[in-house]
Amino acid sequence: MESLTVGQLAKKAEVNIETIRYYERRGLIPKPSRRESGYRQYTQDTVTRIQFIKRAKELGFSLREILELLSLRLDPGTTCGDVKKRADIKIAEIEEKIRILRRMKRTLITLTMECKGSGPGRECPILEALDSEKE
Amino acid sequence: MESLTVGQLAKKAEVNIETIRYYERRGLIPKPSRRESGYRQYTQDTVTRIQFIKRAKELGFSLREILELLSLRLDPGTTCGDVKKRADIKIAEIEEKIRILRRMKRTLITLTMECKGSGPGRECPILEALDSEKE
DNA sequence: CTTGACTCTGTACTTAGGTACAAGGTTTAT
DNA sequence: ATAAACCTTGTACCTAAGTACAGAGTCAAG
Repeated sequence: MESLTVGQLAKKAEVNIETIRYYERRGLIPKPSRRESGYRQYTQDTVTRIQFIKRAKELGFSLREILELLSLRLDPGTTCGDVKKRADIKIAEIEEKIRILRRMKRTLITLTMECKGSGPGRECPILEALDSEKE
Repeated sequence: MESLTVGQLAKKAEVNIETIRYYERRGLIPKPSRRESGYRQYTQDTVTRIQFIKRAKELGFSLREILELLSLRLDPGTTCGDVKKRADIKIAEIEEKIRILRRMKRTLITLTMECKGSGPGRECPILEALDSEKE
């Protein structure tokens, strides 16, 4: 398998070149070997690694958390249960976010139902509620 | 009613002093009158205004959007319906966020169910899924 | 009348996750 | 052999919503 330049890697993994160098600085991808000229040389592994990062991001993990997942994997003392624990925490966090959003939505719906949609803006029950609603 | 210094306003409205000056820069609160010394002089109105901002923030509006709401209110051509429209857009945005979070949660739950919680981290189905899961 | 608490402006820093140069060196295709 | 396209480093910039000074001026209590 041929090695990849940073540009080829970027294209394959569908990320920006600068993002790759940023991930390298953050320690999310290993420092690659270099050619004589200093050009970075990547293997296919790094494509996989970047895909890992992208998927974990989609699941709501921050780069910091992804770094933790990656180091969990390297640590031979890590069990599958350690990973599961992170996932469970993340699920709970997601649930909390959903709860907050639902509360926001309920309030907004209540407000819009009170609003007849006509009449001057100054008397809009939505704006009035924002002014004076307690608790 | 006595006028308030910026510090007293901060205490009453329960925000940081710097936040007040920041809101002033952003045009979210009107520029207050000043004493001879240059000290800002606020009225009770500004407490109300800051509470408006805080509540709107809780409902998921950004400061930029709050600024729009506030200027809607000032514009005599604005109808209640204009405000309702913003609220409806925000409701739709919240619903979209909830959908994304639910999708994330479902995927995570599926993964954790496959994970027996024992065994080495390297063979964890969660990590494997992040490596190789397609689409 | 001094001391401590407050306020002023302006600027820089923060977090997160990047993106965008500039100035120079390398590779590749013609 | 030369031009286009690529790569290097380092630094600065971006959004959002603030927070944290520094250095100077002001106010209130004792």
